[in-house]
Amino acid sequence: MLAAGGGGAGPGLHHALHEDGHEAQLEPCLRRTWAPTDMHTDMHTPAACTRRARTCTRRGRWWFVGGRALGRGRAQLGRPGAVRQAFKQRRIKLGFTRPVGAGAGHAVRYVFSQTTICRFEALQLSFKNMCKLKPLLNKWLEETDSSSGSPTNLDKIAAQGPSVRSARHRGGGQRRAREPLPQVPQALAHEITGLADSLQLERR
DNA sequence: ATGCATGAGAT
DNA sequence: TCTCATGCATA
Repeated sequence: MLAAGGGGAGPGLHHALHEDGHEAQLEPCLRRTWAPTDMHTDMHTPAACTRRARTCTRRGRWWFVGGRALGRGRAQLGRPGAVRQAFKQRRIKLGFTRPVGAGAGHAVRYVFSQTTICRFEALQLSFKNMCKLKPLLNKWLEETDSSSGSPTNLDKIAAQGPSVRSARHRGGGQRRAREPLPQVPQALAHEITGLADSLQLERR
């Protein structure tokens, strides 16, 4: 997968990958490591970026994501918002609320953390990152599809545990582990969902 | 929901 | 060394 403005290259044309595999150019100004307000400062010089690498990166994400700056890349992604919408609905339907399941619990957890899910749902990801996540979460959608998404299937997903990366993360870190989060039993989740449906309310 | 930290990969 | 994706901790 090719980066849209990734790498250490200076400003210039950046590319995005079509879903069918061929490249297309994005606007020259699309450099994710710049915040809009920095465009007229020295922020974009390598030295400045070194000093503020983290800030640049973080800010860049919001800028890129936030928006409109995504430009043609958004179109190439094929409306990530649609996937997000479907994903969110499914997650809620399955009883994985953000505050409770954090991590939506456990089904979603096998791919990404609550943080990542949250950012995905808020479309706060870079184009490249969105390219990567969208198919994965789409897959999750398929796997949890009501036709094939039996509890067995969900259990299987949950049983896979956290991603490799997150495991590595916890292993080497100096941070203390978090308290395990409470799970919503499948049966209860379904009951709640049923109630919500019968009341014609959206489950949250 | 978001600030900050960290490890991995790219350059 | 730089950039990025991602997770933990917490407001």
